[in-house]
Amino acid sequence: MPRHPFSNTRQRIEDESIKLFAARGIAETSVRDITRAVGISEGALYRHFESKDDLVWQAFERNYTAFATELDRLAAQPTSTKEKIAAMIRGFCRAHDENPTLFNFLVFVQHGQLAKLPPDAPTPVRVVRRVLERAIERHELPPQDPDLAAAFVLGAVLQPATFAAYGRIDDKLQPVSGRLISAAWAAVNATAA
Amino acid sequence: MPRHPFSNTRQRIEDESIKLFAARGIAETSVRDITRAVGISEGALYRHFESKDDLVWQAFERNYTAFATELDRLAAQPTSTKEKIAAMIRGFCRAHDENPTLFNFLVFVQHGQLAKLPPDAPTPVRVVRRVLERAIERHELPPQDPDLAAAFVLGAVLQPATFAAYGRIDDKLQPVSGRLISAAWAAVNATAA
Amino acid sequence: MPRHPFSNTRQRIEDESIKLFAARGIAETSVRDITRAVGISEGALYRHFESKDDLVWQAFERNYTAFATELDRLAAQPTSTKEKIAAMIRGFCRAHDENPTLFNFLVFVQHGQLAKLPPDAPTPVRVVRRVLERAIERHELPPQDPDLAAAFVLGAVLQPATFAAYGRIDDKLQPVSGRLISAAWAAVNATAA
Amino acid sequence: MPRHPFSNTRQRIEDESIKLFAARGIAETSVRDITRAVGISEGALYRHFESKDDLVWQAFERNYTAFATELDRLAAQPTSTKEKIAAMIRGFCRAHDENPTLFNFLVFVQHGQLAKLPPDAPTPVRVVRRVLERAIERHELPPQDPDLAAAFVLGAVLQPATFAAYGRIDDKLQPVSGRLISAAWAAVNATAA
DNA sequence: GATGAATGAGAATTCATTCAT
DNA sequence: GATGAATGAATTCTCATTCAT
Repeated sequence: MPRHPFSNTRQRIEDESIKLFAARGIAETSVRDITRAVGISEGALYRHFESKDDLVWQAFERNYTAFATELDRLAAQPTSTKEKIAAMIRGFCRAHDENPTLFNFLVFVQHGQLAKLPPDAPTPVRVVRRVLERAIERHELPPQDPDLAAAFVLGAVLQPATFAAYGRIDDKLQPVSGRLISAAWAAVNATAA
Repeated sequence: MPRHPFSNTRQRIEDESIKLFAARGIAETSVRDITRAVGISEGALYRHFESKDDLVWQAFERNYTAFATELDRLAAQPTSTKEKIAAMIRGFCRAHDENPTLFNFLVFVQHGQLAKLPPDAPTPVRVVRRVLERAIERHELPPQDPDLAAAFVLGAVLQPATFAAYGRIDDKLQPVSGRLISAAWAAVNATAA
Repeated sequence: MPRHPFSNTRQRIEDESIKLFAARGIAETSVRDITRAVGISEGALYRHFESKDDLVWQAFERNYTAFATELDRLAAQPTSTKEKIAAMIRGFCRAHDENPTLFNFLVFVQHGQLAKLPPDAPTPVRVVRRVLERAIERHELPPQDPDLAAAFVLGAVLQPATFAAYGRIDDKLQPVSGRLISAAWAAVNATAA
Repeated sequence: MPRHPFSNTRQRIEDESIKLFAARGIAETSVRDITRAVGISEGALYRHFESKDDLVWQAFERNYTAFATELDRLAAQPTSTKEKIAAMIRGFCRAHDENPTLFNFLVFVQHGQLAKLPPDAPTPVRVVRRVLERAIERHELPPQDPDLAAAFVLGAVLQPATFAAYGRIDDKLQPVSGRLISAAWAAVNATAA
């Protein structure tokens, strides 16, 4: 196996792991599966990661935090609440469409990794919740539980993402991002029946 | 440990399995874990289920179909689209609150079981989709992709269920069912931005 | 041939066992296989046999001894050595054709049962050997090792039986018994090259 | 226990397996028995063989084919039919005496492996049958069923091998190969009574 | 950095046998 | 006599991890 002096083996392990984890689940993917997909020996993986758990964590943490940070950045720019929500939803859609495998791993597959994050780590959920909480405080949205409001916004994008994963809708979300935004916005502006 | 009690060992295995599957995941739960929770030997499980796979399937299929059928029944009674959607969401909330463990297992944990259902089996997703599809055909809802509309309704109830599982909101959904209904109704009535 | 005139369960167990043992082997046949073939519960078998080993032994011993005794009877009647050998080979062929399953079980499948026979028990091998030994003593056959001579006679009938079991020759041996006799007779009368 | 010695673990597994299979049977030999005999852990076996079935097959196939090929080579050299038969029988005897354990495994123990051979694979039975068939066609032997003739030749060597395994005759067959040859030759030249 | 045989714990499953009913 | 759930040991096999080379 020829190698470049700047070995990208570590990254390839992470990439293949995410693919396999997203396709089959973490517990259902063995170290052997991963190393075979990468084309290295089993022992070699431990040169780059302390353990399978460590690999799962590394594959999760950096990408998850990067995504949350990007969302935060997107939410910070617009001034209106509606535009903030729209920007975040577009951020979700772009992340999904650029790498659905990574998106699904981060959002749906990561079993138990969330609990390992430090309590103050930035997460997509917290970013969304924060925006809504402030909008409610400032009466830019009707008074309501900010967590429930966050659930509506996330539901309006994550449930379509699930449907896309199952082939129930088209696998690109960006073309329908406008519809997701209008649904989310309507949901958080509705008042209890 | 009684040998021939009135207790239904099979049901106890199913119940404990669902608890453990919901708490840790299917792959992360061993037959040993299950039989220890039930208080029987490992071999005894195979008197009631052919394999672990069979156990997972049995625990899933009957409950899933029963839930879908109940939803169908609930959706059939009201005449207006809004009331049909409201009835389904209340059905989700009641199912969740009565047995959150079972609900989470059926909706979030069942890895790969969905694919084993016959293609025409009733499922909650299909029930919701059918109601929306008909409403769109009859112009009781704005013209839109019925799958996406179904995603909004499901997102408005499943994302809160997820939040409840994580302790982010109260673990009872029935008290907020009115809010879930108004959010879902608003989402499917909104038009693209 | 029922043992207890009021129940033939025991015999049915033995019959089905022999079928299964001959078809798959003893170790490859479980008590469950047997009881299912008979149509009784697993526990019921132990009402008739102390253990699986006991069942194997009972299925073997009585039939094996009966066959050996019958062979002995057949060999006792004729006066000439050639006719004794012929009678024994015809006995082998008749036993084979009447119940090939039992024949194969007794001769080829019974793993380790032979060793449990008392050292002086009548066996087909001993019957054949005895006839040949006496014939050699009486110079009715060329001088030779009686064991090797017995091997030739047995080989001339058991190897065809093996071929019949594999479908390599017709499954009835009686039509070719004349040929088997002539081969065996020629073999024991040949002198070393 | 050495980790990376020059010793060929794979071969040691195969050798010990054959010994145990020949002594007790395949089903009666556990993977544990084998690995203990070799002095490795159970898991280590699966680095060399995919499964116990695979191990049985590998232990059987190569040796069986090699033996059949050697027999074929031996039968090809002499010109007369009698010498061809003699050469094959001497080949059987040499194979038996060199490694009786392997011989018994290949000929008597291999349960079900024969069926896995490709339909055109060389086998000892086919080699013998072919020689006899041609001899009969060329009138170098009396007209007769070539399969039955093959059974007589094989019976004249395999039944003595069985007797040797049971201690009924000496455990070396080569000293009596002349007698086996004369018996086989006489058997295939005899005519039906 | 890389290899891959080896480990040891544990997974799912089978099976002969027992025993309360 | 018969049942079948239950047992506990054993079986095949998997897997994360280690380590001599």
